[in-house]
Amino acid sequence: MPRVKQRTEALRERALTGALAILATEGAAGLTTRAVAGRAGASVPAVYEVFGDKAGIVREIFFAGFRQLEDELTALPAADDALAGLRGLAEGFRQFVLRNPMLAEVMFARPFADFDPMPDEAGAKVRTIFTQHVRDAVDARRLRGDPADIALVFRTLVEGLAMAEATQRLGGSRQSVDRRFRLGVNTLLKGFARA
Amino acid sequence: MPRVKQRTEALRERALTGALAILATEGAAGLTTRAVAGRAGASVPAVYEVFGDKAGIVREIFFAGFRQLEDELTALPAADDALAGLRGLAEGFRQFVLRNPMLAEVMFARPFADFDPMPDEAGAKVRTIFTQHVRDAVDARRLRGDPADIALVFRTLVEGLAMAEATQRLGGSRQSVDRRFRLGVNTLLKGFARA
DNA sequence: AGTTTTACCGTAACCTCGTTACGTAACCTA
DNA sequence: TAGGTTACGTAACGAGGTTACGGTAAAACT
Repeated sequence: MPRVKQRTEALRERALTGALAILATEGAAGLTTRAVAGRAGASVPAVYEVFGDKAGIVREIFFAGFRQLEDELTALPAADDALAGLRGLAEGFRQFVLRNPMLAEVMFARPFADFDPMPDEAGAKVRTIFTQHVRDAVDARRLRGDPADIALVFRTLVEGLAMAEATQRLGGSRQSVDRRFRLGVNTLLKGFARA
Repeated sequence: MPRVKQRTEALRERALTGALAILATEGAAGLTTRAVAGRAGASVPAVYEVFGDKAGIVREIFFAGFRQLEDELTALPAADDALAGLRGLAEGFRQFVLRNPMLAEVMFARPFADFDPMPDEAGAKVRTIFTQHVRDAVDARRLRGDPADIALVFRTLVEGLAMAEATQRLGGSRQSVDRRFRLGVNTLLKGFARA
């Protein structure tokens, strides 16, 4: 048998960690295959063997981002009120985007021309979390309508507002941004509220 | 005096038209400086002289897109009811995105790592259109609140829903997509409605 | 008309990055 | 210790953004 393999799952994980660090510090433009390889102490072909191609790296970043988001949203303190729970969900989503702007850009904008996550498998669990919270609110008779529809609209608004805030498009002062974010969330929930 | 200039404003316009065509047919990946030059019957340095760099091309596409969107939203038939006007605005925005998916991607996602339109000058007029419609609704006592805030939230939701629809993330059947889009718009307006 | 000047133009190159062919070397076995 | 098998990294290729540079057309002057 030949020499021992170095292009293993361990390298894959190390390279992914490095790729996330590069993305956070250098931005999408700095995320090159050579940079990922160098940071992982590996050769470029090694990175290609573990990830397939560059889109594979982006895909893993994408999945890692949704796993982290899912963890953070799951770890949110439970609210006694279903509507408060939805507001907390929105705020948790917002904080994730603000703390990980580059990662959020990869997840919710598409800075890389290749790689569309058509079968939106990555975000499925996050979507489930939103739907479950909405379902709770519907069951508690605080909201009215189809939970899947409501959750989709709610998540779309929250994502849009959070991304707008992260890219400085939501206003100037901290207070006006806060106000607008909460206004959007509260108003939509009010519209969905049971008469 | 030397020979007559060819790298003029006329070339700039011709190249921009070609760039928009390339974007619409080949997508963001096909939009290379060489392709733009070739389509305009010009050399690559000629394109650089008129646009500065590739970000300059993207920037012009960006502006052209917002001009077109502005024109379409301005040309929308006037509604007798202020709320119907806002619904029509949302539908007009939606149709623009559906008819120009690649252009919308450049305008509202960020497929190009360089070039952030930080001073969102391009979208200023579109934003004004939204704000004016909201102001009309507030003046007509159909909505309550600060028009700028309402318009920002409203546009964020409409943009998010339209982009989600364009990227097949809003559902499967035409009917469910239609239903969700209208649900989102109507519910938010309901939330903003005067008691 | 011929020459000179001027500045405009496109060819061809440079650099980075995604991607991969290929020669080299490590490890096991006999 | 020789051979075979296979993993590894160097170095190259092609595409795309960007630009140096020399050729050349047109005006101006004699």
